[in-house]
Amino acid sequence: MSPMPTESAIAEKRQQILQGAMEIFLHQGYEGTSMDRVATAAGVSKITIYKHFADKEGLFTALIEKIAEQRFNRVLGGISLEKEPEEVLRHIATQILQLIASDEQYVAFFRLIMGESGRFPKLAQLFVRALPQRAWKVLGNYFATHPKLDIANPEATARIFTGTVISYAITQYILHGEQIAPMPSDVLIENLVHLIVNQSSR
Amino acid sequence: MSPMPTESAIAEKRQQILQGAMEIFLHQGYEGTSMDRVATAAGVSKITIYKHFADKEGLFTALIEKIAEQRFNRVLGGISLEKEPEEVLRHIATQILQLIASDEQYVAFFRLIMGESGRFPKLAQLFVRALPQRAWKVLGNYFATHPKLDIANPEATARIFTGTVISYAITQYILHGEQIAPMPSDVLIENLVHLIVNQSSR
DNA sequence: CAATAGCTATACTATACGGTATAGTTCATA
DNA sequence: TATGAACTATACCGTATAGTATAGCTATTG
Repeated sequence: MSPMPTESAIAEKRQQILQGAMEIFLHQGYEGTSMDRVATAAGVSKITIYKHFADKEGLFTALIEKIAEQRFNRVLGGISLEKEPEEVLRHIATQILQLIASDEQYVAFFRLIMGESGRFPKLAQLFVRALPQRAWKVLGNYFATHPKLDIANPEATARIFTGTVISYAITQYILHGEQIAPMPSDVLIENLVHLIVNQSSR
Repeated sequence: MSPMPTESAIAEKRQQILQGAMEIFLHQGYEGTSMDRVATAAGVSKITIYKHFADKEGLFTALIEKIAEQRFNRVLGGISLEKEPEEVLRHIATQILQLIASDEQYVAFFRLIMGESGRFPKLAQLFVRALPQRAWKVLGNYFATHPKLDIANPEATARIFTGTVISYAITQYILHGEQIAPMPSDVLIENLVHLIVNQSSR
């Protein structure tokens, strides 16, 4: 009968294609990526790509979905909220910035999502749900419930915290502002944490 | 002798080309833009573009330089720092967000700069100098010198303020987060301003 | 071993690209 | 009025693109 290859074998080919696609799309953008280069990078025949994905757009969409899912787990995955608020917040901010600064693919992914957000609004929203929105929820809940904190508006404060950190990463690492507008990350973090923890209760 | 066209006539053609280039580059990206479409949009023969600009990259560079220069003057141009700090800061934040929310070209420009910052790092830095860096200086100076404010680190606080505002604009308008993660801008601004103005002096 | 799903290699189609060449047009100036 | 710089329209070159067609290879399964 049908010599069915194991399902996992099919899934592996799919992952292999996505791995090759990532190398090219991340650094060349959507329009700058050719399916031939993806095929070569993946070590796969071009026609095999079209067996697994409908077209270039389908491959791109699947790639972004995969990255958005897997990348987030590293950011808030192993965060502990046990210690003093000051230390918890400092640790989260430091963690995020170190992750971005040390991972060129992370930076490339941000560039891609922002640059293509006009033509792929759905993917941009997928990204918002996968990363910032989850961070806002975790932080907002932390701000709202921690007994030592007296935060007027936890949700807004969560946006201020993450917004400050992400904007710093954008100007310094994505837009290459490190050399022309330097500012040590720990100085920024220290001031941000102090501002939130010592918030006067109106 | 030489029937020299007025210099302004040459400059006008140049502006006409840049105007056409803007329509296409802003919405199609660098790789997605063809010189034929630019020529059509500008109402100009393709060869005329190559008389004014060396190549596609030269045209793109000139376009970004022009936009970076002219766009900034609107943001901090007519800001008055006379009233109470609370009102000044609220006004600045509101102004920035309204400008971005109401101007689709502004959003497209952000997308373009971010998306191409990997391949055009110089242009990204030009943008950093033209916009965020100027804002940091103006705000940092304001925080440092205003008698009613007691800000521990004016530069870091300036980054917190602008970072919060810009990140909000990015998630809401650039990444289409408005529908999926709503938050009224004035709620965020009110909390941000309160946090900075009522900063406890350690 | 024989059947077959999934693969590779290669060539192909139709279109589009960046950039140039050519020939002719417009129009202010001397 | 004649000169010449700057323009337009159009065709062209070489290359690259998304996607398909064809023919043959590989390895699992009954």
